[in-house]
Amino acid sequence: MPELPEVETIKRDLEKVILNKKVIDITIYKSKVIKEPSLPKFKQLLKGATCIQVLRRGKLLILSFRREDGHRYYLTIHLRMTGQLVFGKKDLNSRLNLRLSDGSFLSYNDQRLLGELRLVKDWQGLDFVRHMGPEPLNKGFTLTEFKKRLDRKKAKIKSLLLDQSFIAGIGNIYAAETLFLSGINPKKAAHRLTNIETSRLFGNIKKVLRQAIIHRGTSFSNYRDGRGKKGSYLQRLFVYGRRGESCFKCGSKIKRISISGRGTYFCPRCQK
DNA sequence: CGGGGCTCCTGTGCGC
DNA sequence: TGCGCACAGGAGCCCC
Repeated sequence: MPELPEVETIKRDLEKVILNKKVIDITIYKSKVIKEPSLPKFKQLLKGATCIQVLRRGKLLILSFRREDGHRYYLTIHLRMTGQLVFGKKDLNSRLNLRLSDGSFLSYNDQRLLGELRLVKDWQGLDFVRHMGPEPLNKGFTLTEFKKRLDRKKAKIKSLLLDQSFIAGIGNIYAAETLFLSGINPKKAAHRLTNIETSRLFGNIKKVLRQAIIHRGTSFSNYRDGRGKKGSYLQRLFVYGRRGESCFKCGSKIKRISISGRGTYFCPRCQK
């Protein structure tokens, strides 16, 4: 479900409302979502801890907690396809509820139960994080570096954009949109991209992600922000989910093919 | 190295 | 109406 813009929106929403609040009580309805540590340990470590920071790396959301004994723990949340993290009232559909010191609740919802929560001392040491590629909106993500890494890859460009170890935070929607805006066929081998295509793609990745953050993300089905509301970038999609409909630029029919097992939408005329 | 298929889950929408 | 199938913002694994 959520890609970088959606997770960033949730991060910004939450840091306005949960900082300096203490976890009073934890109710777990589906223990499956907690990957580590064990249930009792998870509750014991989190209870009484104060949230002091909200972070994001790629699609991973990280809540930093300080315990009364001074120890720092990080609650990492990967929402996968249908995870939601909503602040407010108690949510009866949730998989986990945190009751906070002001009487409010932070609810983790997840229809498909594919999400993963961890409470760890070192979130940067998690394998998934250690192998993660650059943050596309950081200064360190440069065209030179991007091109150099693309040139080494023979994989289809669409597969590569979805590969979190190549670049962090892009998912199925924004991969489709950035390729459309750059006029690149999703099946094209990465190392065959021309200099022009590479620089267009580089620019569009930044542009699309920034715009999507401004519009608070894309709610195609399940995604909700930190307040439980939908994002509005859906209205700005050019190709994702538009199979059989007309291309907004040339009028051709949008096609859907499968790449890396994921639905891939593109305009056969605009993306050669 | 790259890619296809399958898995973890629940839910929705479609064609017959 | 009911059933079966395809598909869904993700990602790890095995196998070729």
